[in-house]
Formats: sequence, C-alpha cells, structure tokens
Amino acid sequence: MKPTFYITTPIYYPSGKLHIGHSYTTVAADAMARYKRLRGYDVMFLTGTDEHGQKIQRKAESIGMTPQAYVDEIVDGIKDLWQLLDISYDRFIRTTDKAHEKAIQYIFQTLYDKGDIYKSEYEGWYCTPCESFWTQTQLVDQKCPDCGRPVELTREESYFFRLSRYQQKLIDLFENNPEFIQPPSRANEMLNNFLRPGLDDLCVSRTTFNWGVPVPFDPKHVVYVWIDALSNYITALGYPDQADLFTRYWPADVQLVGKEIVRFHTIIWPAMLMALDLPMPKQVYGHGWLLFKDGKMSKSRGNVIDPVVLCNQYGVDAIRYFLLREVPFGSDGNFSNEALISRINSDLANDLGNLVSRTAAMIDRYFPDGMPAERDTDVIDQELIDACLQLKGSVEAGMEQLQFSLALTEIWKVVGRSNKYIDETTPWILARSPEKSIRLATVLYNLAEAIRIISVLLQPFMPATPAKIWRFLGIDQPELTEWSAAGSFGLFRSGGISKGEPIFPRLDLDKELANHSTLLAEESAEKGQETNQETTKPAEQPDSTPTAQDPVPDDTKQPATVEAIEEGIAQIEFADFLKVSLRVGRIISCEKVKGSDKLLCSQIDMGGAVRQIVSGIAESYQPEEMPGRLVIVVTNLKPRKIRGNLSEGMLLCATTKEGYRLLTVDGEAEPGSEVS
RNA sequence: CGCGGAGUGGAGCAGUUGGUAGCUUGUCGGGCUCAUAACCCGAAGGUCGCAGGUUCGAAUCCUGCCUCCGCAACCA
Repeated sequence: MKPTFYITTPIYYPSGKLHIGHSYTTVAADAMARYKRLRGYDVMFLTGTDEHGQKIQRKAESIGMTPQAYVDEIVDGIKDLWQLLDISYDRFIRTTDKAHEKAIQYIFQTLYDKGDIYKSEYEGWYCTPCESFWTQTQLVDQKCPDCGRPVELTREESYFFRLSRYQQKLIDLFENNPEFIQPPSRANEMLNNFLRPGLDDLCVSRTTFNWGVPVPFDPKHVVYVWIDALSNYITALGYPDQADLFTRYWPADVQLVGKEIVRFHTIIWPAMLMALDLPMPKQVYGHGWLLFKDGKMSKSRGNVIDPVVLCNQYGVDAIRYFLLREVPFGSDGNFSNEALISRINSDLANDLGNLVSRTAAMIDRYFPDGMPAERDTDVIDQELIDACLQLKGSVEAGMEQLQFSLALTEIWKVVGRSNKYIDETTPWILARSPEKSIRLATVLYNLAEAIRIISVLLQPFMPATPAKIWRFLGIDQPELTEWSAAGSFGLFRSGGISKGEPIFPRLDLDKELANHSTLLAEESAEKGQETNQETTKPAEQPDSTPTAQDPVPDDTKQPATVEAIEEGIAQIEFADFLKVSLRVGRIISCEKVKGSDKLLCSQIDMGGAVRQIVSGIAESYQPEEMPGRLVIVVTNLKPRKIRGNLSEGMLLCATTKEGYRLLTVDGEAEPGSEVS
C-alpha cells in the first residue's frame, strides 16, 4: 500500500475577496502535495472555508442576502481562484456542509459528556445596538469600540471548554516533540507567552448570533469558531462516521498555517484532539507573511496585489514561482512588483527560458533530422552531469523541510551550470567542423538531458511549464518525466524539436509598472474609489481560521487618498468632485485625545455651527498652536467615533516627509465659506 | 519597562559548536554570437546599527543604548 500524506491549509473566512496572502499559503501547500504525489504518496490535500459567525451574518444582512447565499457566492469565487492558481486540492470543506455540521454536534456532545465542556457564564461588556460583547481591553474609553456608545457589564450564559486541563499535556507535547511546531522559534513563543503562564478555559458557544451550528442539547447556543472551524481537519475526513477514510489519513502530516494563527493550531486544536482521544498532527508549520513594505516605491508606482490580476498578467507559473522562491518559507518577506518582475526576468526569462530556447534552437539547426546516437565525451561534461545527478536529492531535501526557496535555488544552480556549459563547449564553433559532429551532438544531448531533469523537478512548483518544455524538446514519453527519472542521466530521447514562442517572455520593468498604475486606477474607479492604502500597510495576513474575536472593522467606503493621485490614476467627472463638500472652518479650541499618541480633537467654528473633528496630526501640531487657524474641512463625511470621540469631518493636510501640514486659506475667509 | 520582529556592499537577503564576510540583483570592464539586448568571465563596492565586555580571535556570546517596522489601540 502507498504511504499516505495528509496536508491542510487553514480554512479561509469568506468575508471578502481573497488576496495574495491566502494564495501564498495555498500555493505552498499545493507544491507540497504535488511533490508528494510525484514521489508516489497517497495524498490528501485539504483546503476550504470557515463560513459561520457574526461577521458573515451581518455582512450578508447588510446587503440583503441570506448568509448561505452570500457565502455560496464568495466560495465560488474562491474556487475559481484556486483553479486559476492550479491548486490541486483533493477536498474542499465548507463548514456549512451538512456532514460537517453533524460532526460538530457530535464532537460538542462528546466533549460535554466527558466533562470537557461545561456551562458557565461569560462576563463581558455588552453593546446592545451592536449586539456585541467586548472584553475590558477592547473597550475604548469604556465605550463600544465599534459605535462609541455606552456598554453595560453583562453575563452571558456560555459553554466552556476545559482548556486548562490540558496545559501540562501540551507542555509535554511541545517538549517531547520538537518537530511538532515549525519553525522552532514559534514553539518558544507559545510556551513562554501562553502555556507556562497558564491557560484559561475557552468560551466555545455564543448566543449573540445564530449563523452557526446549534449546540445539540441547547439550541439557543451556536458553536463558536474554535470547535466549528478547527475540527474541519478531521470532519473533512468523514470523522466520526467514515472510519476508513479517517484512519487512512489522520494524523495529518503537515498543517500549514500563517504565523498569526499558530496559537490556535498548537494549543487549542491539540487540546481538542486530546479531549477526543485522537492523535496529534505530526507537524504544524507556521509560515511568515508577505509584507508590502516601503510605501514610497510601491504607492507611487502602483502595486497590484490581486492574485487574479497578477496571474492574468504574468501567468500562473510565474506567480507561483515568485511566491515559492522569493521568501524563505518560515520568515516574513516583502512583496513588490519590482521584485516580481525582476524575478521573472532574470530567473525565468533569462536563465531558464533562454536556456531552453537556445538549446532547442541549436538542436533544431544542427541536427534537423535527429541527433546521432554516438557520443564523444569530454572531462568537461562530467561537472554538468554530476550537478544533474545530485540535484534530485537536493530538491528532495529542501522539500522535506518545506524549504521551497532552497529547493528552487538548487534547481537554478543547475540552470546556471547549463548556461555556463554552453559557453565552455561553444557548440556553434563545433558546428563549423563536420568532423566534430559527434562531439556537438554529445554537448547538445547533455544540455537537453539537463533540461529534462530540471523540468521534471520543477513540476511541484510550476504545473504548466514542464509540459511546455517537453513540447519544445520533443519529450513525449511518460517514463522520461516521472520523478524517479530525474535521478538518471542519459534517458533523453526526442520525438523532434518544435520551437515555439518563448516560455517566459522578457518584461519591460518600466512599462509593467506603469501598467500597474493604470490597472490600479481602473480598479479603484470601478470600486467606487476604494483606495490603495493597503499597499502601504502591511498586510497580508490571510483572514483565516479561526479568526480572533476582534471587533469587526467596518467597510465604509473611503475617500480617495492623496497617495492615489498619481500618474495614470483614473480621472473623475466634475460631478464626482462635487460630491465632496469642502468648507472653511476656524479652530476654536483643540486638545489632545487622552491616551492617544496621534490624535487631536478640535472644536471648529463652521460659521454658525460648531463641529468636533478628530485628526491624526498630533505628531505634527501641538494643541496650543491650533486655535485661530483657518482650515479646510470635509463636511459631508459620515461621522465616526475615533477613540471615543465623535469626529464630524476631516481636516485637509498635505503629507510631507516631516509630517502633516494643514491646508489653509490665503488671506481671510469667513468660517463656513464654501471651497471649490 | 506593553508584545513581537529587524538593523550585514546601492537594493533585497544568507550567514551559531566563535576562526579569511557570502548570495541574488544593480553598476563598471571584458568575452561570445547558439539564444528572449539574452549567456559567460572579471572588477569595484561592507568600520556586519552604536558603545562596552568575554576571548588568542566576535556579524556570531554577554551587558547597555540607538533606530526602523508590525501588532495591541488611533490618521475618516
């Protein structure tokens, strides 16, 4: 029987479009799954969506849909994205699957019967209009962080999971299994910050919303995200009903998660498994984040981060290559369009693509009727052959550690070695002497064979490219492209060269970046002026399971930011401009917002009315220097609470290197005067 | 002392049993003409954030400090 390999991604929360961060995790899992399949494993690759919860329920309601219809639509989009990215998942679980819901009830009941779940009260601050619980630390000035209204101390009846009972067992798990959490630094984090200080029991049900799995014996409660979402890794295998599938794949070999949810997967999840008397996953791998660093370059030059756009523009394999190659898997890394294009150009177009082109061209030109079978070897060949022969082992070593970038680096060393070999052997000179024909054939054969080995080993990373290379070189026999065939040198046979378009055309960096600005502008125009702010902000943690119970950031539309106004940005109609109401105001008084580093709260005379506006300019202005100033105010922004203070508008500022400088009026103007 | 991460050639990054500071990219020079202005060779370029300490010897170990970033918790 084949050995099995079970790998999972987190299940993603479908409250919006997936971005490059989700793609990162999933592409990595896919590369691993493909690799294991090629090596002959019976692979189960699971991904899916975590579809319950208040956030989804609210969001669906806000646009007048049922939660189910809402998530159905988003899930379709997610599946499209995975198809686009060539994600070869074997199973896609949705927490709204009937079988999952039934299994969750079974798990909840089982834990309750065993005494691992008990009923108690959850104390927190309740905001009635928002129907939300907040913890003390989440409150802003003792008020609801979402709406700024008063909250009251309330007790909610809840079910709790006895997490505390498993503290010592978890510590033992960590200490006895150094492989359990990767990279190892994350284990220390968990031990020092959570396990050793002590674990609290975990609230595992909610009554404040009902979009979830009802607690079987107490249906006014729904099961909260921990049990609902984390259990997907076993319910997807048919737990508890399908014993055969479950025993075949569980425990999981690798569970990939972003570093922000390592805690849930290495503390709560193992504790749940312990409570269910099930084996632990063999490894939880917490990978780093892709960050959009250094706003300057990316902002002004445009930074497209939508994976769909990127794939359409550059091709799936190029994007996958970049994601897997650019950043060592355990650490954080930067994403930028410059880096992406530079990778595509230097690694894919110049090194690999060009190697294939020049080799195919020479074989085609010098041996249009096929290469002779005789060989004339030289000592110089051996270095290339040795590099090829040890490559498979190096790639495997990297892959077993999930070090995709390392594995790819090894492959590219052989790509480089092959290019160098061409210079060393100068086949175009050999071609001038008919008596060197056999030597020429040998050189070209060695090159073709190196390319064959490279292409076989590229399969986990780039699903489409290897087949393109095989078509170029006329490799049409399946036994030449099996994984094991990468371990032998001398198998290459060709059914005939068929030169075509370059596999990876070279890109013009400046043109591409300009193009991004345009795309970005079009996109923001379509979306009604959503800004590209996220490109400056970090960003890309997959919004994945289980998400923290943080306040829900609202999705009110944002005005176009100053940063968006750059070359290539979409033009707007005059009518659009008129939607923004600007008026002159005079600052009456101003004080620092208590407990805040950056906020000033000003009372502003708007000519008759007085408005309060909170601005993030405390690092540029002292409160004392504000009164009396004439300022330009956006008056028709939706009011919003900022750290407990209502802000009824926005002060316009220039953003400079040193900070913010307020816009004002040249000369005098009555407060309330229109600005146009 | 809120938590965490990071400071290494222009840029992006490797670099732990402490022993001549490396890679990719960029720049400059040369070679080659099979190839996608690609490929190959060479060169320049670093007080390894700062200051102390341990040591025969520190990017690496210890102490203190500085700076940047993310999060907490705020730029409407």
